[in-house]
Amino acid sequence: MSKLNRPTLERLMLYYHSVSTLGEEHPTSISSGQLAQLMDMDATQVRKDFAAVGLRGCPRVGFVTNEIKEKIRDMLGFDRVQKAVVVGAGRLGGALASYKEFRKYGLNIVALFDKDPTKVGLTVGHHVVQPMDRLDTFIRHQNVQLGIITVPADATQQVANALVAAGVKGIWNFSPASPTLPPELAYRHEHLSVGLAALSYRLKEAELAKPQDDPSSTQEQSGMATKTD
Amino acid sequence: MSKLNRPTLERLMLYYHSVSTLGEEHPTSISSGQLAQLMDMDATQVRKDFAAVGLRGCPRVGFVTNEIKEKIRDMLGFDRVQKAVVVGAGRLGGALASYKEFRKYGLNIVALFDKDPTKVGLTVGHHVVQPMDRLDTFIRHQNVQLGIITVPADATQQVANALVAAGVKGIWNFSPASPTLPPELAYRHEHLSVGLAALSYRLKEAELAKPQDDPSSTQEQSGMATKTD
DNA sequence: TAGATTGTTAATCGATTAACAATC
DNA sequence: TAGATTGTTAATCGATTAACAATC
Repeated sequence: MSKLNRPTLERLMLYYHSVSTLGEEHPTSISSGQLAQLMDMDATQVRKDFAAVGLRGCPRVGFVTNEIKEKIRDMLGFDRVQKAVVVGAGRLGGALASYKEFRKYGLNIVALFDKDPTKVGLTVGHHVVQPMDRLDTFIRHQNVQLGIITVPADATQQVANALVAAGVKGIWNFSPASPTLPPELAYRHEHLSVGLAALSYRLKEAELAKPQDDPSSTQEQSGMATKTD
Repeated sequence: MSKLNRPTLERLMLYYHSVSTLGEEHPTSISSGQLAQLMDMDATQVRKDFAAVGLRGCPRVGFVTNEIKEKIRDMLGFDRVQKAVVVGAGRLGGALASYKEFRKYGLNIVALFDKDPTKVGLTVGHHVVQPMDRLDTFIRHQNVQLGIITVPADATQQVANALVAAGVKGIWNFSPASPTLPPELAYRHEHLSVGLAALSYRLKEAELAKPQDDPSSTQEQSGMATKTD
């Protein structure tokens, strides 16, 4: 049950997701092999990961689905609700602030801030946009743990400073800029454009692979579909 | 200049970003050591990555910044504009459709679709929301390469099917569900909640590490700040 | 019991880091 | 020239996969 590394952590999340959306054919348990097949990965990997978080299976039976969910929920702290504020009431900020999925994982977004006076007072999602000068007091009084940044690049450092000064323990950054932060802070940078780059590269590869420029728009739904992830 | 693996690809994107936002003190060139320090990574890694894409440096000088940018832009295909459509005109769909950053990387979002008749006709970002029954024709006529999915989980498979049938070559999925897809399709699933899980875990760790429950709200801006990423 | 499935050790694979001669 | 920095080979590290005895 030692410290989890990043790949393990990400896979745990995906197991949780897979097991949560399991059909009726797996009412109480699932084998590492079945789960692996479902997620297109190796069965040993599943067993390793489950062992790492202290999940025990039964020979000939597999792992109890409820135990899987419970254990991962516990390891990843989904039950301990984290309060968060979003800074930046643009489209992305609004999208995150009203994204219901996060609730399942213990993230409770309690407020939305913006420095633009024309946005302050507007209701975005279920939140009334608040001015930046309320940020510090709000975070302290409400004991907010996490700051989510969705402002443009040039305001990122300033917002990060304000969040850290107010005492957040973690920052989730959706801006393209990388602020300087104290090292002990939990930090995650969501680089949307990095994902795009990987896709672009694969699209380019695919295009170069077949340079026969066929102008017919014949639709050929070629073969086997596979479950993604 | 062989096939690039995922870590390399992601790092290339980050080099590009770093070099693009370089200050005046690096007018024409930068050494692997300087760049590595800037990004908090190993200098050998930088040289390996640059070698992998065919970038040559000069002893005592380093790498020419314009060459770095040009080469990465070329490798990742930023200059070949990809047309994309967004399906799902919710907040996230709107945010992506109007995210200007993507332009830099060759992504041109040309339309926004939604099945909700009350959304059709509205202007979101610069796009008038179109009904789903126009999707297929639009993609074929405009030769759209990429479909971006921002619909709820239960509509994901259906939307993916429609995109594939219309002939997109890649799918960028922001929905929590994982659709079944033809294996040759370029595919990327952006799991926002996976990132959240990793953050939650680190926050939980940090909290467990110091169980002294100090009620004083003393602000101690402890020590060295470090550049993130 | 027989056989499916676990838990775990060992083998492989790939990616990162160290070392250092080549070079400008 | 001297010395900083490259390019690349070798060593290390860590993660994935294979193998298989233990077990229900």
